[in-house]
Amino acid sequence: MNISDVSAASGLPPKTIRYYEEIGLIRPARSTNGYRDFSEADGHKLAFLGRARSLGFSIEDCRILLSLYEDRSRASADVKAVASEHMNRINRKIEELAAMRDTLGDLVKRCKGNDRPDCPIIDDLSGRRSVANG
Amino acid sequence: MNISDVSAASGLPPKTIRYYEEIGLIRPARSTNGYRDFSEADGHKLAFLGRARSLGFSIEDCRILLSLYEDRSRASADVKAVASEHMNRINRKIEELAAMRDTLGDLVKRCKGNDRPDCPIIDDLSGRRSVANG
DNA sequence: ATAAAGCTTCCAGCGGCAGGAAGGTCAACG
DNA sequence: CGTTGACCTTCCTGCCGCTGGAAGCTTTAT
Repeated sequence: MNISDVSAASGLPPKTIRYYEEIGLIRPARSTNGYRDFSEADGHKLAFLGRARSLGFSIEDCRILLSLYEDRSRASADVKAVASEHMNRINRKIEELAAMRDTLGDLVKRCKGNDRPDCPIIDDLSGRRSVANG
Repeated sequence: MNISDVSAASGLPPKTIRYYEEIGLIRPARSTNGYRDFSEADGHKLAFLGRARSLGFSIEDCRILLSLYEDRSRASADVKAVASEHMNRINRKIEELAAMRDTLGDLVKRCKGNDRPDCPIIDDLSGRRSVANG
């Protein structure tokens, strides 16, 4: 399998696949012409990586998950630990973003959005903070 | 005002303040010894930037907001447009993260987390997807 | 006089790729 | 057999928004 084949199969761009090799996530064989020669197992790993990345796992998480994927004597507790920690990070991020959204939503709602210059958004950003309707 | 003074006043690290000058967000004066000499207005701009960044606005958004902040004949509609668009991006991001969290939460819940290798998380990532309790 | 603190510039690196240049290789067509 | 064009390779740069560190100046305190 050439890179474009495994790219189509995994959904990952060739650039990404080369990058994953560069950082040691995969180690595809080489043909005599120097082309990468991907095995089925490489394809599976790449699909695994694509899925893990789409769930927001970092590359370092992926490295761990991939090693657990390949370790037939793994403990599911180890997998669960990585996933749980990642989920906690996501939840923290969501809360952070939700707080921003709430503040922004309040400011946007209070801004008349007309051709006049007075604006609660600018007031807030410049430190002249006020409460809603205050 | 030296950089450490305005840093303490605005809460932004000196490195960040230098960076903001480098990309043209602020233009502090210079003393004869080459040190940056920050005015009150510079301090206000930096506080403004810090607050805008903490609400998740991109640097380019900040550039626009700063120009609106300084434009006394601005239309609040222009401010509102920037803020609304940013809020929409945040909401999309939240939905994206919430989808990840939901999937992860399901997988984590279904993983026994013991010393055995069988693991719904690994199964999902490797393409052997199954529905909850399936 | 000296040491410490604070300032300056410049360069490198983070994560996770993407874009592009320069060049080798391969399959198809005439 | 030559040529075109698609595909492959490596290498370098850039994105965002800083952060860390080196090397060298100035100022302040002792």
